[in-house]
Amino acid sequence: MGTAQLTAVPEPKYWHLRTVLLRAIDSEFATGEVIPNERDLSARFGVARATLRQALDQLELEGRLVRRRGIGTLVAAPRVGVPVSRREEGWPGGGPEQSWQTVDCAIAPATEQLAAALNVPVGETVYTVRRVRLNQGQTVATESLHVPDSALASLPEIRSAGSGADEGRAVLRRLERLTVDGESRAVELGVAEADEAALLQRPPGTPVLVVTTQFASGGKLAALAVATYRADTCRLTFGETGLVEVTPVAGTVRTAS
Amino acid sequence: MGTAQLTAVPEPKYWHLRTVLLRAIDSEFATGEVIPNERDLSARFGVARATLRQALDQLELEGRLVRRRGIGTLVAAPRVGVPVSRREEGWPGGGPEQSWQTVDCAIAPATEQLAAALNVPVGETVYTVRRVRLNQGQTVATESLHVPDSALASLPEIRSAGSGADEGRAVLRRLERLTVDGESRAVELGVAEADEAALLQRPPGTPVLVVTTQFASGGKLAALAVATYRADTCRLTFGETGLVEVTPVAGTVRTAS
DNA sequence: GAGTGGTCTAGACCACGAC
DNA sequence: TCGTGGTCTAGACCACTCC
Repeated sequence: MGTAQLTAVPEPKYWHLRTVLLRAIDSEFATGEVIPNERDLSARFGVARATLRQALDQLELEGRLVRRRGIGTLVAAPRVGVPVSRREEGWPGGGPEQSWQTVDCAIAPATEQLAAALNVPVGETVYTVRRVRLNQGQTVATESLHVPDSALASLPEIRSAGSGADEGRAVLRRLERLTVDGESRAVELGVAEADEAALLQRPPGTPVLVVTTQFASGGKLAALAVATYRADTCRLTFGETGLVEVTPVAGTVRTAS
Repeated sequence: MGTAQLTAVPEPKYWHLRTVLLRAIDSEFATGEVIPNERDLSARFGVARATLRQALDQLELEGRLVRRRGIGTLVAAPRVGVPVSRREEGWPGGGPEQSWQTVDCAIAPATEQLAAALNVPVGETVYTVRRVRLNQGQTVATESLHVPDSALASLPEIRSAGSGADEGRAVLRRLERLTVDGESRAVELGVAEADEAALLQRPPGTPVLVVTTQFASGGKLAALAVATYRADTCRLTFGETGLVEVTPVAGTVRTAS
């Protein structure tokens, strides 16, 4: 990484710095490598540390850098593609690989907000199963699956051991029996609250991709899943089966032009 | 908005501030209303302006605030749901409403990156149509649609007026004749580069949701679309038809628990 | 203890919009 | 001209990791 001075340009310094640093990490550093520390870099480029950090913030948001307190700033690995489209990926008992892991389960009457979202009366019993999604040993997402009691009514009861995670697994086993007619999803940007952040092993405020899924069964809403994926490491894929299987396009095409 | 002092807590000041401000804008301000300016707020809470700005940055990332230079900071409208799932939404000539608008078109031999992404030889002619997507009068996305010449070979030629936008429309009209077998999508977080930012009427570095779509026809890749949606104002929806149509869930369910 | 990123301060000046 | 948010500075101290 050179000692280039910043030229006078109309664009903000931090944005120009970002461009220079991006070029440097693309050409001079390998994945996982530690780049020079913030005090060094700010001195080299002749800017305040805060300004340099603004540039690093951008690159971290783009998933190109990872900062670890006490360690340094590393070049991030390319984002991993996480399938979220096919029914098997979200619905219990579907996929061959065990990507979801149950954490716990809460049973509570529906609040006003939750009742409206689930289309059930306020106060109806709702099971909320908390799960985390693992991908190559990494926690990439956490999810709250809300299931109203009425959706489970027609299904045989399954005795649980009573513990939170066991209770959750019992709910999921009952759901496996349910026929899902279809699902509807939405994706938006959010930030991780304290509890989610802890599960994702990230600080609060970490940007996440919030995936809201409505599962329908028998013409009515059977469950609502709100999943938060780490935006820094994940690329959500919505693949259809039976198509050309092209190598997943990295973000490279965007910057090519 | 009160004059509450910050209590001593283990969490960072800016994060606590965010929580306090979020509660305030939820309860005391209407959509589009201007909240007190940054110098006022920082004085009220007894923090430096930079710290207050860190809290506002978070809320802006969550789409709860909009900051306008020279004007002030406004409470943002709820995100609009933008359908991206159904084929009709992305493919030319599909949808009833004219949500896409052609900007221009470039014709150039495929670079190494683009050739790899399109699965064609390096140097093959590729049409790149630039479009913007309007939603309720607002530009919500910009897209580069890359079409290799070979995908158009079997289609009748359509004479264009030669201008950039006209040339682009001619390419799109030819594509309308093409049967699309299916599509495969990926969504990830990115930031707007200078040209995209200009089309989206936002400063460079604005967070965007990057939607990469591969269109297949006749068992091979026919086109590649890279669209960037404003992350602050958009919620991408991937709906299936013929399902229960529930009111779109706002982000409220996340914060309810 | 030394080195790293994370947080916070108290200022300054600039670019933009409204008047 | 004035008030707004946007950028930038030069420091300080803290929390964490490693040796």
